[in-house]
Amino acid sequence: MHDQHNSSKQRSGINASQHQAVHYLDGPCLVLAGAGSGKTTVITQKIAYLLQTCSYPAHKIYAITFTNKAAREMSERVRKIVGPKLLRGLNVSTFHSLGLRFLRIEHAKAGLKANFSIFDSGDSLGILQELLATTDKARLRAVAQTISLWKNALLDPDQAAHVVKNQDEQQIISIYRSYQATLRAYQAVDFDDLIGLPTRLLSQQPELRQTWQDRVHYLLIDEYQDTNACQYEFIRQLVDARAMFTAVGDDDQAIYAWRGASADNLKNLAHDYPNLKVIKLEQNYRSVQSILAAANKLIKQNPKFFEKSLWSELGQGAAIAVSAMDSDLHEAESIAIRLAAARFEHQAKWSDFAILYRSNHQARLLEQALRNLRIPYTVSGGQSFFDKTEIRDLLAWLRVIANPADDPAFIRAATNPRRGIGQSSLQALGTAAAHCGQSLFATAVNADATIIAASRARAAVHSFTDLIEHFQRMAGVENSSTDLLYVDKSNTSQLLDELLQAINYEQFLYDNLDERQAQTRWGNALDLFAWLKDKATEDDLSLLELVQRMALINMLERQDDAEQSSVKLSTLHAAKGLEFPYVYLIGIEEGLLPHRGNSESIPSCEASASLVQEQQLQEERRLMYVGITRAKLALHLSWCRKRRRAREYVYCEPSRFIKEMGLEPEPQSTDNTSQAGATLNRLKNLLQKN
DNA sequence: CGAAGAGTAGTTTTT
DNA sequence: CTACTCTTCG
Repeated sequence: MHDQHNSSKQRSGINASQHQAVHYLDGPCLVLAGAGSGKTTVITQKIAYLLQTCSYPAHKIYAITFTNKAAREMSERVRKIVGPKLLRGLNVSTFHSLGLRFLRIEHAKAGLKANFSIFDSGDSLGILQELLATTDKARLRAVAQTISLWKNALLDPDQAAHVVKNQDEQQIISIYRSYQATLRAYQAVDFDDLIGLPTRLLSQQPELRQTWQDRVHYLLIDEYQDTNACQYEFIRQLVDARAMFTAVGDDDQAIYAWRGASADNLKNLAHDYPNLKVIKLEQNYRSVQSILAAANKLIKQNPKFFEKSLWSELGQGAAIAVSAMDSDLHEAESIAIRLAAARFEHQAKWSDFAILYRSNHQARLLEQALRNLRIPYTVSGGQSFFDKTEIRDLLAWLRVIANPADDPAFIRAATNPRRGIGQSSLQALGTAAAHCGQSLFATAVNADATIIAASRARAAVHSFTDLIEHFQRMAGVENSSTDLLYVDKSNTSQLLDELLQAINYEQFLYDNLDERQAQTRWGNALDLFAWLKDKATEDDLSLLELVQRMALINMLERQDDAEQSSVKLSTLHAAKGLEFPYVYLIGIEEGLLPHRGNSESIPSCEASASLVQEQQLQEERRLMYVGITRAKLALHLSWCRKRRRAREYVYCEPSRFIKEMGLEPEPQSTDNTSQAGATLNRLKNLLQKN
């Protein structure tokens, strides 16, 4: 109906199924897109189609991705098709940023002031540490995860109380309650609330739902298999009965069950929308057949709801190489050398190569080995920019200026850099604040000798609050008990400069750390502030908007220039959606790649425990599948006979996945390897001379 | 209050 | 091995 006058305009690179997915607008649409089958093409082409041919206004189209990077790439690709004019106003964002935008508009309905803070996982852990009165990190993380899973299942503490399985969870319920109360007292939300609160509001308030449904005329969702119950409901509330949406996903690439995602949402979609149109994309445009065949064999071991078989026209390709290594150290060195040799042999770029692994700490040895050979690399995944101490320190200052009720930010800012405020002062403030139900900041401003006896400490506290108040005035904060008003957006940039001066952070770093560390940290700090100032002037943002946005943005985005010519090191999770001509998949061992979780099986139900184990194994298999399907031309697998764990060597066995792919864990002939070893050594010498 | 030192525990994946 | 914590001393 829509496409009759447009077929001539179609670009040649789109196949029949893709064409169908792009043009289907008669109702809800689910695209089951196998790895490398061009799912991003479908989404971007569909947005372009809506804009160009169907004359949808850009601001009524919403596209949701899981990462900021994916969002940026998507709008970039759309821009290339339709140009900047039609793109203006298009909403491409992550679930979390969309939730944030929602809350910035509807904060009052959620019982929040405009200046609410966003807590990252570190802040949440800190609160739990207080509530549980323990420093046991494993315990804290377990509790945090349990609460997070409840939130992602849209269960408030009362509802969660109905589903608790044991006494331990019973205790966590009460922690959950206090945790929520604490967040509210701090005027803060955590990552989960960013989606949970909007979803609750939408389902409880019909007129609000109407308002938002009028805004969202067409919705597109990427990586649909990774949505959790809460996100599913959020989408449902936004699209309602009109159901104009396209979801794109692949159940074989569902790798986020551990954070509440459920590929069942693919099935649920068919149930909730009986007129759902399901379109499969089965032609793979990425990998040669040797790689695809192995991937298909592996994933066939998993039960599936939607049968799907990938094929490609890209030729057989080289056989997949499997290497057994003596140790993890040997593996890292060997991979680095092989990689350098392969680059030489194929006259390829460094950026054509990726080394993928299950867990972050595996990157350490690799980095060392690559550095030794002067091979440029970038690490993705791993520690996020915002987990770095220096960044958290500085953001704490901005947070406490924007939201004085943010106690964790207050504590962090007050003690970093050191300024004469220590444990005992904070303790005194804490008890006083708890006593009269005020924030630490409010208590500190009014602190007299009855609260803090030592006059030196009291002076330190007041000089700190004076400083904060100075910047609050500068930011245009009208500090009253009602909503804070942020009038002044013009001098955000100046404020940032002055702040950095006033707290003397550079000095602090060089005083406390060795030269090298201080240098990198100060570099990070400058990067952060340069970025902040950029954003502030470019988008005309107030300090508040800036701070809230920061919590969600990953700074590693703007490293494109460095990535142009470097080998990519990445966890399997972070590699999803990427592709490389040459891929090294390392550490393919029992216990590491099918990762053995510390299965704290509850003795009461053995049957369900083994069911859980089976599901975990299937997820690991999908993870392996994701890794394999990143490779276009060649794939190299390796595993280690022994691996250093803590301070002892642990003996390892090759992963069952290798056999499931129809490959031999041990290389066939030994003389072959020793010969290769000699060649590699020569190459190594050559490389080190360069 | 905070710096320097000794000791100890730790390893899944992330918005 | 290292990153972080707790202790002790100035």
